[in-house]
Amino acid sequence: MTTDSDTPWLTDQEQCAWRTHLDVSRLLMHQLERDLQPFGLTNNDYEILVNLSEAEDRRLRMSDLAASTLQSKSRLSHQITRMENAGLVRRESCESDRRGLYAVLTDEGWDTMRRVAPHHVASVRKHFIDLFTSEDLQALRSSLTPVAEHLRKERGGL
Amino acid sequence: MTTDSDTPWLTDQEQCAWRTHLDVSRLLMHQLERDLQPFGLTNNDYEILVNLSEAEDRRLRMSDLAASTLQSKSRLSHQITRMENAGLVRRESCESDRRGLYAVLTDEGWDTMRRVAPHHVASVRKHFIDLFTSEDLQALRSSLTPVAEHLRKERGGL
DNA sequence: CATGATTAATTCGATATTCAACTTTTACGG
DNA sequence: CCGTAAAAGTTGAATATCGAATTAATCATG
Repeated sequence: MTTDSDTPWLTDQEQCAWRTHLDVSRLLMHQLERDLQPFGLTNNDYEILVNLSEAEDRRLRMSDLAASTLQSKSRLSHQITRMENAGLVRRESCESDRRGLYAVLTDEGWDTMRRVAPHHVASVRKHFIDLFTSEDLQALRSSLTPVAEHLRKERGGL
Repeated sequence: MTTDSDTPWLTDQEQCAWRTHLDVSRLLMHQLERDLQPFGLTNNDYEILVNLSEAEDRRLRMSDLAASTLQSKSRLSHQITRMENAGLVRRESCESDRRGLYAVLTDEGWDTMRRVAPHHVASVRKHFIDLFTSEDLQALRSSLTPVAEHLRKERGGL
């Protein structure tokens, strides 16, 4: 059994680190979202654009895109439908596996990406990257990497 | 004007730190959510419970609760309605300011909190805190704190 | 002490997310 | 090969979120 006195409560230090991490994540997402708003994009839209624009032939299978953006298949499907209606991507069927579909970046999607990316990078710098010394950023990266790995293992199949 | 070559793109190091931070935030929230599921609570529910249970008389004004959980008033209002239906909190009117309402933890809410908290702390430890050395955690806290401050200023009034 | 501006909170409609059910195609085991 | 299981993706209904409009009470000041 787990009694109260057994529980290894967080120390003040730990509590503070934890809450700060939470606050930063949330506030940062809100801020980035606000900075993208003038371009008519959400964070989710933008992330899809990034993934597709970095991919071979600017296209990815729905499943792969879902995996790399850490979304459910259902959510991605709706998301792509919206972006398709907005003219940013289109679906293309896959020859080698007739169950499959590609999400493909349209020319308009590509142009949007090239136009918005500099502003988004500026936003990420202003509200995150440039607020660290390069040593601190390096330390952040190296201490966070094992956490990411742990969490990826933990979830296994979505 | 902002041409492409002007843009201070992220270096590989920066890119990696940034994406790792993003992944950790998202994966961690999903994981905590999963760990709370057996108790019938969401992360949002739990955070409300924490805030109320730490507050004077286990009650907070709606506005204060919205501010401390970084939610919009609208969202909080819905959230509290749901938790009220679940019997975890109740609304009480405020004598000193008849516009205002308190969200108050019910006995059931308090019991739920005491029962769930040990498991949640364990989850936070397992998937986050205990994956750092105490020096790394300290470094994390101290480098993230200014970022949180910056972001809080930036948003000003929700 | 009236009235115009603020503040507290909710409501409503539009949009987004989740979860389970479903369709189609491919993979596997005997 | 046949049948069943697994995988890719979509759909629809239920739920959650967002932002603007709304209501009601307080503040501020001329």
